[in-house]
Parts: sequence; structure tokens; C-alpha cells
Amino acid sequence: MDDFHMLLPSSSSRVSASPGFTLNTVANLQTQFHSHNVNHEMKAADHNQIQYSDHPKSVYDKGNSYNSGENDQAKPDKKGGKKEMIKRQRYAFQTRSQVDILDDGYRWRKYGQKIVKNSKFPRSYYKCTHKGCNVKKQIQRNSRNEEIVVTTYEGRHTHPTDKFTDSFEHIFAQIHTHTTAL
DNA sequence: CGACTTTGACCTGCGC
DNA sequence: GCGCAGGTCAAAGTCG
Repeated sequence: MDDFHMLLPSSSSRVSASPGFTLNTVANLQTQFHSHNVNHEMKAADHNQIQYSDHPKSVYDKGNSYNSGENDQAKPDKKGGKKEMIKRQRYAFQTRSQVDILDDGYRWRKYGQKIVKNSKFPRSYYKCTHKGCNVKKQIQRNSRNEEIVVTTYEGRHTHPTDKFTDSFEHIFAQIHTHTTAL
């Protein structure tokens, strides 16, 4: 485990989790996910790094105007020039894992896959299948380091996990499992 | 048969 | 205006 980065949305700092990756870091991340009170936007730049942007208009807002109305949190007002967008809650982190999809306790339905420029791996798009929950996530493998998977969550779950009460310990368990196997 | 995945088409924003 | 890139839709296929 020598190249694991975890990015916490509560500040602009990037936490490098290796080799000093601790359970404290995981607890920190869990806190962020469970509290759902962070409004920073995150941008995966160069499909290798993830940065934060405090600008309300970021690359992540581009596609929202095409939504079919179910996810209107950040949808710009088509008719009326309401340019101020509500900041969406985004959480992204990189994991070093051989599996693309971490089992975070929620059920996801894949709704798209795209080849991304300058990346040899496709980006997959998932929605939470829980009724009324509009959380999405994107999963993409790092083209420069195939062992790294970048997962970006968008929105907040309106329901508890289906399987786990402490989903991120489970994630960590998977990360640990796969990284130690390297 | 319902839930999920696949994949081509479509839409939008942006840069030139 | 045009083309590109990213994001989403939705029909068809697959699976349990």
C-alpha cells in the first residue's frame, strides 16, 4: 500500500493515506459520509488527481441540464436565467483495488458507460436504486495506474444502507484486502 | 418476471 | 456555427 489517496471534502487538503494510512483516516471519511453536510465540489482533473473547486460552475454541472427532472438539485433554470446553482455534494476518493465496485452497502443500477478521452478505461455511471434516492456515483480506473479506482459519489442518500450499518468499515476492509494482496 | 446490464443514440455545454 | 466531450436515456438483452 504505497499509493492510496483519500480525499476529504471538508477541507481542501488532500490526505495521503500511505504509508501512514490509519483507521483514524477512515473514521474521518466515515464522518464525512454520514453527516452529509459538506458542499464542496470536487473535480477529477487529469483522471489522476482530484481537486476541489469552490466555483459553483464546474465540469460536474455540465450534464445536469439534461436530467429528466428527477434530479433537480443543481439543474439550472432553463426558462429563467437563474444562474446560481445549488452546490451538489460530491465525495471522491481513490482506492487501490482490483475490483471496480466497492460494496458500500447500497444498491446501484448502472445507467451508462463512457469512454473518456485520454483514458484507456471507460467511466461507469451508477444510480442508487432505492426509491426516491437520487444519489449517483461514477467509477473510473486510473489510466496511469490501473490499480487505482476513482469513485465519485454525488448527492445524499435518503435512506440507510441496505446491508451494513457501518459501510465504510466494510469498504476499508475491502481496500485492505486487495491492497495487502498486492 | 423483475431487476439489472449493455450500448447506441441523443442532449448540452464549451472551445475554436 | 461546428465539432468534440461528457452525461443520460431507453430499448434490448441477460440473469437469477
